[in-house]
Amino acid sequence: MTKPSRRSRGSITVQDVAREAGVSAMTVSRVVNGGTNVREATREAVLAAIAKLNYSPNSAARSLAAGEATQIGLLYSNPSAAYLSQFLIGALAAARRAGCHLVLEACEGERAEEQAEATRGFVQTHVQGVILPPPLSEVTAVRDELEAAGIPWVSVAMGLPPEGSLNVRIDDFAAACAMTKHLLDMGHRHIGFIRGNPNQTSSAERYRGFCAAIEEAGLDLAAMPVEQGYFTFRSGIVASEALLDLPDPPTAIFASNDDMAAAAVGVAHRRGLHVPQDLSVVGFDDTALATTMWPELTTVRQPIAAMAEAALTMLLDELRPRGQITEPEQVLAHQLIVRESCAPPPKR
Amino acid sequence: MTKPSRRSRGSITVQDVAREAGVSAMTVSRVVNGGTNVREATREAVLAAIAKLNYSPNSAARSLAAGEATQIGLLYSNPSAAYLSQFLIGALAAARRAGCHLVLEACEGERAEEQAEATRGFVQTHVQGVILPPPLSEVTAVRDELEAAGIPWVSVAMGLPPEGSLNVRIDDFAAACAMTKHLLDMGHRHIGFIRGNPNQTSSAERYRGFCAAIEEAGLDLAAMPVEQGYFTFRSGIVASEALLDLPDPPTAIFASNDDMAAAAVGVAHRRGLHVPQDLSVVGFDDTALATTMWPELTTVRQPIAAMAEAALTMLLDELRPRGQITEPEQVLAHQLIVRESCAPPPKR
DNA sequence: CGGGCCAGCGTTACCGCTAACAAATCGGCC
DNA sequence: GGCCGATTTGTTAGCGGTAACGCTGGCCCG
Repeated sequence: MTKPSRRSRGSITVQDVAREAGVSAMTVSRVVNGGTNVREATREAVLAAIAKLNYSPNSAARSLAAGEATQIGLLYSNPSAAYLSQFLIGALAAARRAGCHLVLEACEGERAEEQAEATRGFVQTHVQGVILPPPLSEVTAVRDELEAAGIPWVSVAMGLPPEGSLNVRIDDFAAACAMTKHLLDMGHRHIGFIRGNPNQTSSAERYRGFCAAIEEAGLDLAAMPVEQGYFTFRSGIVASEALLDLPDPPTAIFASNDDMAAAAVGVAHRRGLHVPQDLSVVGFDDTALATTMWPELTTVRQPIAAMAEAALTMLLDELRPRGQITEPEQVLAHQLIVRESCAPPPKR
Repeated sequence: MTKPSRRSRGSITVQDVAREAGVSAMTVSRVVNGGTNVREATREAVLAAIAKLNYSPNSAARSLAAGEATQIGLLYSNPSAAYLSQFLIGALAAARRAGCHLVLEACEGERAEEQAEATRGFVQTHVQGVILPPPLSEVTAVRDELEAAGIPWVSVAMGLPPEGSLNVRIDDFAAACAMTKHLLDMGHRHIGFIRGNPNQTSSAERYRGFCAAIEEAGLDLAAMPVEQGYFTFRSGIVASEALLDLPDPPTAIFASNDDMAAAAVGVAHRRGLHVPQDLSVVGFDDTALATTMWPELTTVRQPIAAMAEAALTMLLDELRPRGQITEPEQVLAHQLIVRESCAPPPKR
């Protein structure tokens, strides 16, 4: 009398699949994973059994048996909420595939000590690797702490990552260059630029891209007014006011992110300038803000979710050496999104 | 010669703690969990050992052994990104504590068939429970599908949930009532209201709250102009234009969410009206948008992350009967956030 | 004073899967 | 045909934790 073990959960296991396919559990495991050294006929039989039983492996058991990393940290400060949600979506998708948990930790403070403190939270909870989205990818307090604890990390969306570090990014330089060319193509010859926060290397890269496009067009870079911003809406207001207060204001403003671009549009409206008829404004990032304003913003889209996925995958490859060596650096494709905030300059 | 098993990961296990505390592994487990039937002295010894060794339980092993639910689905459509990120933060925190995975699935379409399709994705991946943030909490196609598969779900932020269903929410009625009173206290007697999408019961609740406050103040409800909106920025533009086009436009606009309030501010600016001097505008939700606009928005904050945590916890209590019966319904506290978009009405 | 009961703790046997090793199978070549 | 190495498959022993049950000793009741 083989009464079913009272603890059995009734779910389909490798054993069931193995029996169905007429092989051993180990072979099923091999097929499900890499699948090395399994005869084609066998593999097909196993796959058929899997499909028939609608088997899906138990990730808890898998990571327990394989002794794999299961806790990946994600330290976030306050990038725009839109960025974070996209990022989490991508990271969660990858985490689920890999069967690992995402451990979030907020890092609100600006001071190095607070940042180090938040990082130590990870060390104590035995996180095996950490993902650093911007702007934390550039904070040395965080990185030093991880380094000291021997925890590998991957930085996301740095403008210019240091050699040899794990990182995923887009080409900020090329993107800014393309955006500038778009403005030039529309006929703008007098473009104001609002720089991003200097604590992030992407700010410098975006500005470099702007400069390169201007110079390539044979224009005088010195004639282009530049204001310092800090990626916040408020800083965008100040910078835009400064640009529009100039005796000869620009016909277009290129803000280094969407928040500051939105600020520029707001300032223009307050002054009775119509966007884009009187002033063109473009941003960078394509956050949700870009479409919850009026007119909708021409901007550059980063594949945020894909970057998060790539970051997690890269980190796991590092933690679970499976033979294949992945590139320590990945540059994903950006995309120029043309909307309504941008038009040819007004005729004089 | 007890060479350490070559597979040991070197991490601290219950066994280590048990040895340190001079008890058995099972006792450690009991202390770590509920802790029933353990003598106080023993518990303290175990806790001391845990602290000394900095032990943290392996969640993979735990859920494997306990046979607990490990995959919780979260079906999202496109609420504001700000909402989603807060929601995910809360859900992830709870998921980690419980040692379960969050499985995201996007549900973009509006058609019932698409929604059912997305839901079926969950059924196939053996998700044990589902969380439905707004607006999906109200979509019958989704709920029917889950019902059919026998998967429990919890709906979040419905205005008026059906009796007996698992749900977490705030009191939309009371919040809208409080917000309206705030406007009345400032001296407004002519307030325009922009309703939310009728496919969500919270829209009706918010409107009910508005009405209740107006009537309680002894004002004539019929004199308050009301426009239909759909929670989108664009619908807010249309509604605001209509309100401000009235021969006797209101001195304040209460929009049923922040996106529409932002639209109202945008429209006012276009017309040369200053906010809040000429027109007060208030919103609902306190999304990131509320502070990335100018002036910053007076609004109602929902404890989004806390609601997500509560939802997941509730679902797990349902799935892992631990004796204690949790309330199938939880109403969390909202908060009136007063910022700069609101002032006494202009003197005539 | 013996037996039943229960709090408190230990023992055993797994949960579902996979690393490591052992065994079996298959060609290829002398 | 038989031997050898490479490939394919099976077997065993856990990964770290917990459910179920067994054992102990004190307490109460008859």
